[in-house]
Amino acid sequence: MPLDSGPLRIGEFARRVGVNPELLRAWERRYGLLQPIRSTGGFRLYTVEDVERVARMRRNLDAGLSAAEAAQAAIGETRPLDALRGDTVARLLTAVRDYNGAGVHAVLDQSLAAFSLETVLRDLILPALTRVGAEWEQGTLSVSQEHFASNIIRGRLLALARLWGRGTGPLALLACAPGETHDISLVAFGLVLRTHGWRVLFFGANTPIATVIQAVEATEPALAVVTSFDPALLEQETDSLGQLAERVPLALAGPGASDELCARLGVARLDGDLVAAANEVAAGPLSPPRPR
Amino acid sequence: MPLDSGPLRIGEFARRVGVNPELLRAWERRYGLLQPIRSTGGFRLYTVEDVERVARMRRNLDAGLSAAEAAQAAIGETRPLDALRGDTVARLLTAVRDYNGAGVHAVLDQSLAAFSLETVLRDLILPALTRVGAEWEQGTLSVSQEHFASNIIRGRLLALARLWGRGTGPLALLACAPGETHDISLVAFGLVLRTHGWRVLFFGANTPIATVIQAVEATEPALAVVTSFDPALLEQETDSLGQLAERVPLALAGPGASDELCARLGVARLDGDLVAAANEVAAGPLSPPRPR
Amino acid sequence: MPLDSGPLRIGEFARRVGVNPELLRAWERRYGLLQPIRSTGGFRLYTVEDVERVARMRRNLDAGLSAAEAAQAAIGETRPLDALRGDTVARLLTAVRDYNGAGVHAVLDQSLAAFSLETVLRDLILPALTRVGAEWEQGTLSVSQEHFASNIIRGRLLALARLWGRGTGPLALLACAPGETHDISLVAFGLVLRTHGWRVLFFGANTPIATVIQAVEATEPALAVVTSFDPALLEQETDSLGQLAERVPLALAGPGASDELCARLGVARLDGDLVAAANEVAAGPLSPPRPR
DNA sequence: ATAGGTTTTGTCAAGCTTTTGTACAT
DNA sequence: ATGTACAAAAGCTTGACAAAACCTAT
Repeated sequence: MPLDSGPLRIGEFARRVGVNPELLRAWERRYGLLQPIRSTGGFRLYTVEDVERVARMRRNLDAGLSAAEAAQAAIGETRPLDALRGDTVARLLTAVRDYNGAGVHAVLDQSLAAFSLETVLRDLILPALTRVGAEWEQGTLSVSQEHFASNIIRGRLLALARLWGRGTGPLALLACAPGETHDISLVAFGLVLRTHGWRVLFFGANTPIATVIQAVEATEPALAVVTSFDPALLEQETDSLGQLAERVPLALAGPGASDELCARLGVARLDGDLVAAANEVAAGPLSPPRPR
Repeated sequence: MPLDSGPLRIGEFARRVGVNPELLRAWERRYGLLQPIRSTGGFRLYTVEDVERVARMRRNLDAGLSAAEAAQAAIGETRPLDALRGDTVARLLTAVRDYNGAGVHAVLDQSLAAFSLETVLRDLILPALTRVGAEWEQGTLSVSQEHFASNIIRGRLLALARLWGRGTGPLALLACAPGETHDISLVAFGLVLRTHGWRVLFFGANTPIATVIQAVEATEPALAVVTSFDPALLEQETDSLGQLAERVPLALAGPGASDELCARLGVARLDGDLVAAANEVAAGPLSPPRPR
Repeated sequence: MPLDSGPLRIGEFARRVGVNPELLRAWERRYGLLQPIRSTGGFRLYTVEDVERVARMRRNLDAGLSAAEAAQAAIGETRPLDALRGDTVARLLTAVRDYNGAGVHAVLDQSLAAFSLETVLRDLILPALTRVGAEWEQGTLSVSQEHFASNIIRGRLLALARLWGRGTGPLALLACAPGETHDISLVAFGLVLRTHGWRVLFFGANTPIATVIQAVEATEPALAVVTSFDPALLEQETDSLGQLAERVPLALAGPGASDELCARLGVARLDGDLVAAANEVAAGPLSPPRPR
């Protein structure tokens, strides 16, 4: 029973996690296990995430780790250089499975420290999202875990996306088709485009094509991109997409964008790897797939 | 199950909810739990909704929440936890004083998550560096602490600077004057310029002007910037700076760049706030200060 | 369940590998079978790799080898790391020559993805820096190209250095001598030390010895390292280096650290290959060169 | 294997502050 | 009804302590 009732003070928190208050304070002081915010009077206020962190701490202790190491592992900070070793995607998924927010952030931090954004997007984040989706279909990952992962990753990417509309480069308009809610890979696409100096106007999930058309008329972008995972969502927008394509170079992306539809509309198609696609876009003009 | 008998006065209300009148008044006064209307004589008049609210309050208390939090939750308001409370610059300096690298990173993480890069540069990083410098002069911070801070911050900023040379925007060449080693504010300048879509070629500390000239000829930038904290370092380069200014729009920056020298060389001057300066640069062409 | 738990202390480690602690210590003392890093308090901290090494030792014993031979074989079986192909250095230099930041990052990304950090440092980054220096002396590379390369590489390495102050291992203080500005190989040294579980406090370029002494008193490190390319810079600090050596185990590094000076001061010397040097340091206590 | 010393870590206590239910005077 | 007072409960920090685990050396 989650019962996410607001912040807890140390007494009740200690009762719930089964660790006495003195020890909680010692763990905080010695290893920085928890960093609870304080009430105005100075009382510690714990959150639900802290409950899980303490649970991890206890599991680690049971596994025989010293308290210092157990805390380190519970916080989610392994040695930074481990980012270069082993299966990082798996580490990310493990953290997701444990609802270990700090762990997810740590994996992302370490990866971004070790590799360039493009590499992290291509080799970690996009594959991880794919696997999250696959595991969700298999039922080995719950919807709440999928949401948990999406929200953290989206937040990180959007933080990097600050001010991506500023500047003088060519402008790209990015939108998910109406009904489509998966916007993260579109953010990734925008970020790579940004590293090439493009400006980005991002509409995100579930955007009516009419809205995009309006924006096109107001901003005269060099490119508009509409993504969808589901072919049907694009199919039923054929008409409005056609109108859009009359006004701006258009590209469709995502598994829902079929070669057939793109050829019919006479627009480009960005396939599979959106990072590579962004680099292509930046390199030069796109052409629609050949009709067969 | 009491059916809704009209408004109740505090005595009967207290009896029904099982909380004594004094406590009800305290909860009202301290946490605003209830806001009963008053009779003409000033008596509190409670409604059925208030019964439920008190019931929620009691459930929350039983669940172990503090009275303050229990009331908050019963009312249904959730306060957002402010991400950056207190004096962030002070927190940063404290971490520096303790050689607490994780602490410095944590402050930077939180700030970058909550605010735009520009804001963090202008209101946290540059002021912090200034204060580090000031405290070093006063002797309240050692050089080793200054080095410690500089290296962490430089690392963070250079990490953000990945790929800032890519794209199609105008190119800026950034260098510290020969002998000058303070390169962090120059990195900050470059980062802001990058948010405007410029490309940046960064040479950092202690760069001979002659080789900047070489680079200018190889890359044809739209702007070159040379910074120095010490006027003498620029003064003794007057000749080579003159040659540089013949080949590229040049700006001098930092406390070492005097109006007088800039006027003499006929180059622009970027004063004080390098974040603002970068925004100006991005906005339009610069002109040298008026000679007096 | 592998549960990539962090470092284990001897008790839990012994339980897992099925060899009692006394015997583990004897194998370490007599045959150098394991070289666990130590906590600040001196406790042995074992890693997962050590588990495998002990397993090999036991297999060898079961096969009838003597303990000494079994240990020898267990140690020697570790596979050598693949070397980076020589032309990677050339690719890096080409990107530098073209001021192609994306190219430099791409080479680094690919190398870090394919090889261990240690290998990349030893076989790519340090050789590349050496060649950059050499070409600069020959005049085939300009100082601006050298600065360009240094700043990108420094940024990448400092990003990896994130959180290298965190943990339970012994602490190393790293500084360049006053006047010395080449800090990249010192960062590399710190990173390798970190892979062995050490904590690192990094002061970087041009650090007065007096403030290193202050920091030593504040943080009580297990080792301090001062580097210089120029013998004169160390020579003129003989006195303060002597004072430093009284307070902490000290090592001098870089081409400027002569055997003669180290012997005179009674401190260790880290020669040529800083990656190898870091591995030595991690393996055990250092001793000063013999005076001749 | 044992002896004698050190480090790590869970627990506790002293002295002080904040929070909160209750009581009392106006 | 209001405002103030007060004391018990719960929390905070600092410092200390002892058992368990670990160290070196014999």
